[in-house]
Amino acid sequence: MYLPVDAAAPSGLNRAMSDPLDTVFAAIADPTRRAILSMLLEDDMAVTDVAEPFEMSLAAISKHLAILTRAGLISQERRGRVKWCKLEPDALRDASIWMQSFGQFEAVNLDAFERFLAAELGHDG
Amino acid sequence: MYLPVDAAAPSGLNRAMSDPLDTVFAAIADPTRRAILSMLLEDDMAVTDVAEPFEMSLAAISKHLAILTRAGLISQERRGRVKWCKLEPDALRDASIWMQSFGQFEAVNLDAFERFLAAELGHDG
DNA sequence: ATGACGCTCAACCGGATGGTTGAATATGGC
DNA sequence: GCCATATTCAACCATCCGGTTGAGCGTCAT
Repeated sequence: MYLPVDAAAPSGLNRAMSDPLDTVFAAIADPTRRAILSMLLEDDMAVTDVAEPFEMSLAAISKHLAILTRAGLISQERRGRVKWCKLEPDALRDASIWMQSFGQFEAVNLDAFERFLAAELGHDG
Repeated sequence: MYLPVDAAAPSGLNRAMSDPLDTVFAAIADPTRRAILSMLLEDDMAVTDVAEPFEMSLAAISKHLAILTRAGLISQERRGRVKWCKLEPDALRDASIWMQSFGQFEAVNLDAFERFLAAELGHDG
């Protein structure tokens, strides 16, 4: 129930099987992509606008966005010639839960956090 | 402050700067390493015992353990000729906090969130 | 229709990653 | 001292990753 799933079968069966956790954690392991997620926290953005503050090519940012999309962390909707990027925070939830399973640190547990959010937002987002 | 740090400076300054979050997330992006962490959740283990259920060489596992150690996720204490591996769950805490800052966010009062975190983390053991 | 804009594709590059093998370096037991 | 055990080191390999550049493609404006 609370145990990380692939712990039960380290038998190489899950090799190259691409657990969603793989892609999510790999996606947020890159500082550029974390920065992008932070930007999208504030607002949906077009690809060009996402790329603007970075000192790398548009193509590079486009690749980063593709990786984030594949991980389910953002979604991209094309409107006209502009592609809008939107944060999809739900994708982090499973990863977060996995981490919580190690949660002796129990510093921020989901229950407390959600109570906090409920109090803050007045709804259960 | 409380928000993902590199969000403020996506200016390429943090390139090759090796944010701890980079190493932690990269470490747990690998299913083998996640499985190892799960195993260590139950008990401290010697390197050979960690390697036993996997279908890969001892040297490979040794490398994985080195990566987990560098990320601070485990510690290794040599006793005699045996090196014992111990889970260090605290290393996941910052990563967890970073993730939760995204998880649910819509329009949370960040100041309140910071106070919440301060209160929660204040009593760390 | 032409051209600027927004974005992706394709090819390429250097460096990291994840694995292998075989040798090397302790340490412990007899 | 000698051998087995526990672990790492070193070299090597294939593949992936993050970046570049330049061309290509769809879309909007004139």
